[in-house]
Amino acid sequence: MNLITRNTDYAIRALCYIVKSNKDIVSVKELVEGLKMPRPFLRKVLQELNKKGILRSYKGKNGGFVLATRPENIYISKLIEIFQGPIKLQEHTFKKKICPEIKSCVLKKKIDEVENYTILKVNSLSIASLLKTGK
Amino acid sequence: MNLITRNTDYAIRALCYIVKSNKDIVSVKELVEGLKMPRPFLRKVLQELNKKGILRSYKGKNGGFVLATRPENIYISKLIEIFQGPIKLQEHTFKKKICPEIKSCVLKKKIDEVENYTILKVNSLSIASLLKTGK
DNA sequence: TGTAATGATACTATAACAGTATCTTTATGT
DNA sequence: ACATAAAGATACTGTTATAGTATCATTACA
Ligand code: FES
Ligand code: FES
Repeated sequence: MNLITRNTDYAIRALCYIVKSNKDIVSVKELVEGLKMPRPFLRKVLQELNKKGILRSYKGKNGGFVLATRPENIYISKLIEIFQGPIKLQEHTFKKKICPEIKSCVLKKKIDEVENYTILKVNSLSIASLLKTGK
Repeated sequence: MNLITRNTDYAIRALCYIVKSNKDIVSVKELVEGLKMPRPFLRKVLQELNKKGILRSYKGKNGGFVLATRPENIYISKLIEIFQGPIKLQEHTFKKKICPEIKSCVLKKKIDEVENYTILKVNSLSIASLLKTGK
């Protein structure tokens, strides 16, 4: 099981790269060279970040991407939500009720606790905080 | 994302059923009727539990399954391990190192914390403890 | 107006998960 | 003995999420 899928991971690393680069604008070309990712996949990821207002894109020659949100305000939780949807660790709440006593079920409660803990953790992490300790 | 997959879930509920039934031996037929699960899938699950020493099976007419381990000693963590392998929430440790600074990476550390918390939770739950509060 | 960039979108590949189908083996009741 | 009802073993199929590719349209600069 993977808490963070490939596209979210690429997003995180691309954003970190853009911040660290200290450039006015960063193109996909540069990102691919710097981060060794498959170009078309990364492009899709960046386009999504643009749509969601995390990045701002510029088309045409010398185009590329610029941060549209300050690194302190880009939370990992937000990125996960964009690429993977809301964090949830169990399905049986809305799928067919496979558990006989869904309200009192201890197992469900425990998993809810894990879920809350997970959300807490990813909420406490921003792109900025990743870079701070990374250097 | 699902912390507990269908086969693990079926295993949990089948084991609970067997304990609650208070019978000498329980057949797949009865389990299917009581729990409304697809018979061939449940059979596969039970066979696995037999192989792993959680259940003991009896072949032939009037055959079926019996608990081979006391409910207090059947941990959810064990069942997860049997059907889903060891609990891990990130892959990038052994897959190609996509993170530039894997040792100092804050993200990895946080996910490790979530992982440990998760393991703690499922280690604290046994079939017996599920039934205690379930009644 | 050519070119180098992104936007949009449809397609393909892979793997994990979920479930089925079929045949073999074993024990039991008659 | 033997029909029958159980589990064992194993191979196959369907479905979904993830990962990645391919193509064409649009835009802006020089
Ligand atoms: S709510 Fe699903 S097992 Fe209890
Ligand atoms: S170790 Fe994978 S993102 Fe840091």
